[in-house]
Amino acid sequence: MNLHDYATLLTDALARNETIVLACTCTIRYSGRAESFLGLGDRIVLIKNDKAILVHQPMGNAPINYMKPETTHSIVFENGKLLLKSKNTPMKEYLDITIERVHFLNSQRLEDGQTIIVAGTEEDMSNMLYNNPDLIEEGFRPVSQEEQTVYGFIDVFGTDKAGTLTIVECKRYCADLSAVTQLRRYVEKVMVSKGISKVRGILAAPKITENAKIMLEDWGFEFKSIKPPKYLEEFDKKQRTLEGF
Amino acid sequence: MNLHDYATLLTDALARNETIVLACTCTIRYSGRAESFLGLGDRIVLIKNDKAILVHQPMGNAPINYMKPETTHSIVFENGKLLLKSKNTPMKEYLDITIERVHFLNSQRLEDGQTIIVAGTEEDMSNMLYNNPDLIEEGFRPVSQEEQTVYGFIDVFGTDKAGTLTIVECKRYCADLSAVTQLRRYVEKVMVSKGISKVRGILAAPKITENAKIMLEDWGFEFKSIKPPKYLEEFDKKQRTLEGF
DNA sequence: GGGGAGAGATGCCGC
DNA sequence: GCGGCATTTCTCCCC
Repeated sequence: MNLHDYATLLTDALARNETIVLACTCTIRYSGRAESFLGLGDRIVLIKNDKAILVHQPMGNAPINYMKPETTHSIVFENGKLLLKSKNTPMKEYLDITIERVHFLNSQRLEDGQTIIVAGTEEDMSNMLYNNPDLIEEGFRPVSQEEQTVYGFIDVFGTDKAGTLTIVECKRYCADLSAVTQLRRYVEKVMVSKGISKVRGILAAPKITENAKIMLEDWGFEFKSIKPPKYLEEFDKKQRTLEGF
Repeated sequence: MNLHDYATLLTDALARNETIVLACTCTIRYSGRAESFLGLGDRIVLIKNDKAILVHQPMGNAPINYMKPETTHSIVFENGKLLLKSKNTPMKEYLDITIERVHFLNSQRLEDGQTIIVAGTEEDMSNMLYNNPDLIEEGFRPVSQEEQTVYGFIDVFGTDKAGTLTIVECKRYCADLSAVTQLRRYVEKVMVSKGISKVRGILAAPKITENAKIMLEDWGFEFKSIKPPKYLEEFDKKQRTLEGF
């Protein structure tokens, strides 16, 4: 099969909105939000039902080039090479793949209506704290979640045992400097908008970097070590325990 | 070809460190930094030379599940189904793909030693400002790039016409609230460490959000509209112009 | 569509 | 490995 035949196959597959997988030797040029060029090498090109395109090198996690869904693709045979020209006009983005050799091509209709279920997110953590406020400290009473301010959204907002307004910012990972500045922004905003001088700030995360800890304490805020809940993990443990009997 | 045959092909391909592309109907369970479950549907599974694994649904930009390079994969035939078990022990991550049907499978040795060249990054922007300080303002004299502080790295650091210390933070995209807090952090740090009360802060970006603008001005900082350079684009324009003659 | 913030963010570089 | 930070970040949600 020559490049000309592949051009026909690709054009037909695109017309039928099939999922296309192509392994080829190519060079790639991208122009849009940035500019990039990638010299000759072997890559996997994936064009999805929704016309999203991804290019993967044989190593590494992330795609080396890509374009969003709703991109238009056209196939041109030029100077003995196959040109896959992808264009996203609204975003002013262009991707040109110059294909010298096709290693394999597969296209077919794939169906998948499933949506992934994820547990252990920051939102799960925020819910857990809202429903189990003692995890923050005894006497903490949450008032609202996702409280909106001009300077941002507050994860959990409430009062402590003494009635002092308290802002809790959750991070599912190790809290860093930007987590502290985020909390600081919320606390300052609430102090100004409510006209009060005493507002507590608590950063809830599994751990915190050393510099973030220093900055947190400089600002009179507190750190509370809390892990995000992993519901599916808990579910699995129960399942396994039950299976054991 | 039945699932048993595919099991053999997959095992062999893994042993040979080939790049594997598999289209299949499957369910997926992930456990690691979080937990996830994805019900039965058609997906593309990609296992790379370096043992990174990516799972793509037929639509959407991002992989629905993935694991980093250096993951170990094993194939098990169980209850009439094919189980692809991926494990990253150091990271305590697990991915189980239960395959009910294989639509196609391809594996082969792909070679690619190329590294992508990208232009238009924040670093390019920082370099441009360092080499063309008048873009910031007349009389600005840069002293260093990537100046290190305990609270972070300063993009461009210098003095203005009046000799006042000036910190420039670059953003290649629309500057937001966190860009302002980042600049604020640097300015405060420099004021404390150098023991001076007057330090200018300039945010250089193509544009800025309305709230970020307000916060910036509240803090006495300035915004300078500057676009990141796209060298390849410029190169292309020259090429095209030359070709025109 | 803009703005704000999370993500299983990822990846890079520096210490 | 940790830390700080950019990313063609992407994606979601809300106004």
